[in-house]
Amino acid sequence: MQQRSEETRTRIMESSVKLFSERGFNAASVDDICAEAGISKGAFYHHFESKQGLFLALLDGWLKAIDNAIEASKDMTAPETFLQMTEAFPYVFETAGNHLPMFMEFWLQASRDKKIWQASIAPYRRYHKYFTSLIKKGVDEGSFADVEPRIASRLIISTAMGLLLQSLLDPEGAKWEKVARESTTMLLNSLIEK
Amino acid sequence: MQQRSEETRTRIMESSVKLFSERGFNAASVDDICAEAGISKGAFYHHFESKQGLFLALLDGWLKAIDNAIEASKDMTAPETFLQMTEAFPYVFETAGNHLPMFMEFWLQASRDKKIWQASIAPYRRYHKYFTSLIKKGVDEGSFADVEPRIASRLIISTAMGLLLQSLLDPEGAKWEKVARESTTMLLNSLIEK
DNA sequence: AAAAACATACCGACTAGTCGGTTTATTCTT
DNA sequence: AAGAATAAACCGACTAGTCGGTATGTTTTT
Repeated sequence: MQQRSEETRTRIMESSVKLFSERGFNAASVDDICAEAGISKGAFYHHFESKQGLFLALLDGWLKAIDNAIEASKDMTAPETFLQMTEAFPYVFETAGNHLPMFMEFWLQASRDKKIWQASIAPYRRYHKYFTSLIKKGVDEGSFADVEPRIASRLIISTAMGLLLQSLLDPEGAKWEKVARESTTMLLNSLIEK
Repeated sequence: MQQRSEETRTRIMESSVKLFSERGFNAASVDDICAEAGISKGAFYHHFESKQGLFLALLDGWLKAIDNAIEASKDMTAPETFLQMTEAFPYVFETAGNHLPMFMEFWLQASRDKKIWQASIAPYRRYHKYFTSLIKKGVDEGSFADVEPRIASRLIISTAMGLLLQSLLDPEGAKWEKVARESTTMLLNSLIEK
């Protein structure tokens, strides 16, 4: 049966997500991950060729999840899509918030490691394109003011990233959900045609 | 003579900034830093109690530089201050850009290490307060629309951080200076009273 | 029985930090 | 001013431990 094999693989991935989030990519050792997963090092290296390979596998899963979410919002109008995103904030701040340190470490690796960079830059550019076309759609629909879509796209991504980052550094410093919601409102106000 | 002592200390700090930026805090070993600075390990630990202590010393210097910049813009009006910031973009993207990976790693350390967190959270909150009062001043002056200063402050900081981050991940992906300038314009447009 | 899945023991490279001792500069004594 | 005493700065071999990864042996599945 390959039931067990799959379960082992899953447990390695789940344990690594937990430990990467808690301690970071470097600080979470392979031994730690194995212990957390309750498996041996042999099993680990049977399923993944390296620690970095494991991370790349994790990344792949997250990207697919995002792609699915994007796919699901394909038929909405531009403002509807943004509104839906706003509603996802609580979930994002809870879930992504915990994983953010891991993403940041990954980000750093990406800026220095060719292999990881290539694995992350392509989807990043894809998302930028997606936002750009979303805004362009909004402009064409007449629901958005005549802004430069590529710039506005960067601005929106920046805001999201920056808010997440601030919430990571100072979780108790503000009601981040509320800040995110109102920031989005401000941003949309500057976007929406009046 | 304490001439030599001071020079040694300076060289350790400069070398560490270089290596922390290039390789990251963890990957840049104390041995590496010593080699780069052309000094011995003994000298290193004579000047700094630990690798983390060195980092804290670096942080201290940066914060003082920022405080000075803030102090220097004390007598300007709110829009003037923002305008001045916009003009500083090329410098920021060039200088801070090189050091950004290091700042990010620092950020990560801060989110996990109590000592570093305490050293960074206070100034961070101070800067947030500064921006908040700056915007409040703008609102009171009548040059800004009636926005919530605390929210707008977070929004502005978010944008700056997010843009810097994106430029780090994808340096060739856009003319970041231009994006930053136009994003600021968009942001200010949503801020300025019409 | 063959192959896949897993466990255990091990390796070499590397790390932050220490410590006994040396060099260099300053102060005190004569 | 010369030399002795002291202090600060510095050196680099060394410790004790960690890490990613591998080699080899055992169990489970097909």
